Amino acid sequence: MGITIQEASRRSGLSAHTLRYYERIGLIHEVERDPSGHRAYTEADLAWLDFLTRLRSTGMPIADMCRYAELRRRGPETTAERRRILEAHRERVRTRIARLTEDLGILDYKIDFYATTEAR
Amino acid sequence: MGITIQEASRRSGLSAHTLRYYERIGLIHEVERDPSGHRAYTEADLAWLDFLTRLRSTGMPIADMCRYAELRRRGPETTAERRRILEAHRERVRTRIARLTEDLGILDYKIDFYATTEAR
DNA sequence: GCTTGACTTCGAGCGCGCTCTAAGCGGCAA
DNA sequence: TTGCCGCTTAGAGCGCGCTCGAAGTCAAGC
Repeated sequence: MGITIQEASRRSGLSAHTLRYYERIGLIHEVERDPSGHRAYTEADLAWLDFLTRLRSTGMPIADMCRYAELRRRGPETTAERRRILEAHRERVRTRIARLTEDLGILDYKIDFYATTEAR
Repeated sequence: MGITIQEASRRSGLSAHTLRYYERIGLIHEVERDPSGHRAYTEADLAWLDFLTRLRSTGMPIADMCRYAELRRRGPETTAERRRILEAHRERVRTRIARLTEDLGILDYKIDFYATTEAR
């Protein structure tokens, strides 16, 4: 028996609404149904959802994720392109981390300044 | 003589529209005007805008930035509270970087996997 | 004097990523 | 049987952060 949408929601951290939305826009294939028409997720679905949430949390736009998902559905002959997409994305994430780290330094500086100002 | 909005835009990386918007919502005080009513920014304004863009790029919501800006206008007796806001924000940024770094590892793993799959 | 162009205000509009609603169905417990 | 709950669909609505548009003013150049 499959995993209910509530359980999938709990384990993925995505709301049931969002899970249906992701399916509607093709981020995830059409999920299996139980006899009464309710969605029945598999462990593989959850693994894919987990990967999707990582792409999202690293700032990949939904449209790009859709493109990636579409390539994945097309099968193994698209692995090179998928790899290129991930490589480009990785580069953006690295840039992002670098920028955040720099800004963190500014925050440290500012906080120190306040601390010493207060101490005076 | 002051800095025009176009020049402020170029130097801050924010559009002229966004500069006016930031002023409208109180992120920046009412900017000085030249005799014909055009905005004339100062170097201090630009420094503040630069700090604002760092708060934004590190993910602080506009509403929180407004609160911070308001405290700043209220003067030196609000430094302790401003420091606390920045400290809390710094913590979120650190968490953010940690999460991004973790996700970067997943990307590396996935890319390696594609690379070895293609090589076979 | 007239055009041009950059500025002004302020409200409307937009793109993204959800998030919710309305209306309906299926299954179970009392 | 009735009530209830959670699921279903498709489309509408929302919050955020801009972004744009319309209508008007002003200064400079021809």
